[in-house]
Amino acid sequence: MTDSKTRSFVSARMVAEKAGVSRSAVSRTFTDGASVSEETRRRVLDAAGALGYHVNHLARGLRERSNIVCLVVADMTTPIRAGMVDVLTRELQASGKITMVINTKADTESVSQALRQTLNYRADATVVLSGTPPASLIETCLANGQQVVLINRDDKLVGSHNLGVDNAMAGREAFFLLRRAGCQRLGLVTSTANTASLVERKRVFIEAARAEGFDVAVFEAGPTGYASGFEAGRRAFGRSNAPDGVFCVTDLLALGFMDAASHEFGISIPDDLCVVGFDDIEQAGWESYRLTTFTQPLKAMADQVLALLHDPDSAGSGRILFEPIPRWRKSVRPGPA
Amino acid sequence: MTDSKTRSFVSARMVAEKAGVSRSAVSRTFTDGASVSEETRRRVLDAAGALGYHVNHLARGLRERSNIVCLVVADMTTPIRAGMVDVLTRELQASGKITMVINTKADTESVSQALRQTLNYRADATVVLSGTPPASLIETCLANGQQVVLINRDDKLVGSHNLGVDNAMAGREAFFLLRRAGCQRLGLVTSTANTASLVERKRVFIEAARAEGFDVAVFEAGPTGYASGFEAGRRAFGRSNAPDGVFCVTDLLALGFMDAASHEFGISIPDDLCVVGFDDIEQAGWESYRLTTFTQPLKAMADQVLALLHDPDSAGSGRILFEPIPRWRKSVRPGPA
DNA sequence: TTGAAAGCGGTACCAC
DNA sequence: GTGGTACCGCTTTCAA
Repeated sequence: MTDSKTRSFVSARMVAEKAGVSRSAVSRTFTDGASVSEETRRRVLDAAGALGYHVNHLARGLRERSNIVCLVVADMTTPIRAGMVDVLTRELQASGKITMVINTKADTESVSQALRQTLNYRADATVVLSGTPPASLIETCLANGQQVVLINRDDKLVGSHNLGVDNAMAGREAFFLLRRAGCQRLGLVTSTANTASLVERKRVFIEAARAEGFDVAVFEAGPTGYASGFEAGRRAFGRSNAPDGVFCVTDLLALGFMDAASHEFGISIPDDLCVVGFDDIEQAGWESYRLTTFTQPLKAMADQVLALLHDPDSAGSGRILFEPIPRWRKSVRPGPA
Repeated sequence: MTDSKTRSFVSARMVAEKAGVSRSAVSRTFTDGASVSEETRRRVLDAAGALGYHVNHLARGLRERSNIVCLVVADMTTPIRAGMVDVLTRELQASGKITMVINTKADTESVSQALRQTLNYRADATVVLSGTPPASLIETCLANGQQVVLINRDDKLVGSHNLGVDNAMAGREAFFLLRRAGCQRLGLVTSTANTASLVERKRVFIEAARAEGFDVAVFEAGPTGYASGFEAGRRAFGRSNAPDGVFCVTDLLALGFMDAASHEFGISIPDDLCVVGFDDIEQAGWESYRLTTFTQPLKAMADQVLALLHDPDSAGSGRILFEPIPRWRKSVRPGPA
């Protein structure tokens, strides 16, 4: 319907002109709770429709909050990350915010750059899913009145909101499951990316095992992912004294490990090998794996983020911990072989 | 270092005051190619650093282009979608743009709302990965000087840039592979979501088969995904005259179908059943599947999007087609059984 | 090189 | 209920 190539965004002034009213009237028409007569409103709406007018949220954000929330994330294709980004964007969207995604590497420099972008765009809040920003930058964000939410990150940063999953619980429970299954030679599969979460799961699992006199063989074959799990499996079974029960600190590692075990070595799961994962990504439920794992309560975490954004003081200081939900499937025996 | 709770973003005016210069000087310091003396520049930079100043891109976007690009996407957790969002955000980021992700359902109403958001935030461009926006809205975006890029969408929309993968080629090649493997009872697995891409792959595959006198059994068990593929497998093998060669229009469908075939019916792939997928998601390469499929050249497509944003006229009108790359693995026999 | 001033597109406050 | 006006933070003339 729009006739010519306008080449540029239509503004309230143009609408006002076309409708024969003032710019104020146009503005009022588009802000709830303003007083406009039915007649004026209709004329404005007509003109706006004809011109294809849309309120400029950038300009609006100049005075008040921008309603922009930044998500800083690395390794977006990882199912668990994709899942987090998915819930968060959906919930933010639903509560009237718009999401900027900054896809970055996890190193400090990249994350710092991302945080600075966040500041440039006057985001109301920044949610960090990957990497660990330097404390000084978080400080700057805070000083600028921006909220910072760290998810599953190191918990030593002050001022920021900090949510995470109870990794210790998972480590302990994983050991319990393997022990109940009668596993004797325990293994732990992790990656060379020593993030706080991964380290914690590993530490607690090993401690729990030691406490009951079990030794744990550790396999670290590369970055977090299927390939590293597969390689770990090759290492584990390509030698004597192979494990018969392993806790993989991530589902992706677990899936790779299982594939190496069954396809390369013909090991049968859970008869000859029990495997516990963590994350409960969609693939863990696939028929070829049926992995027993722990679900990260993504929805609950996203809800908490939203609550925090809505009322920053709603949670006290300190880390907000979420219980991972044990997801029993078929990769662990219910009792000794 | 910032002492008190500023509660609000620091502006150029504050920096100017602290540095004892004009606001103009501050602005110039942060725009390349402006003329500032070394001395002034240093003082501004010092003040800015101390205050934690960051240029407000929202305000900047008021005069010139916003540098914002919107990605409209549904089903973000799907590996292929996550992959697309991943490349696009990374490349956009690298070329100095910032990405807004609008995670929406694929129905027209939701997509329309997303496009309106896009307009509200004065995005320079909108990239649509899911759903099909109404032509009138695209028209509005265009009239507002915004570029619209549709990826793997219906190609009947005018004005917008349109990129997609050559679905016909995949359908034809899939038939060729199955035929060469000596398959006699062909099947096609698709979903109930009849998107243009899926329909095209199906149509061409069936036509190619018919042309050589083969009938094709079609299985549609639900939305695009693993579960529907699995269910399709149950239907295919829970009856007489089961297929011995199938083209699944999506890897996720293929993986589900394969799992049903092997775990529920003990069918061996590729000896008793050959399977061809499409997308080449990471999981297709996993040891449990080793699926022969077609790779979507995501990187090349993203590059093209970037080129388009940089110079809208670089491509003529009409759809830009990308060749899917055949990815030979183990789910199809090289010759008759 | 520098500062003053105008304008980008809104919203809020002011009289009328 | 309405229009005029000031201001949000920035970039960009324009003089000096």
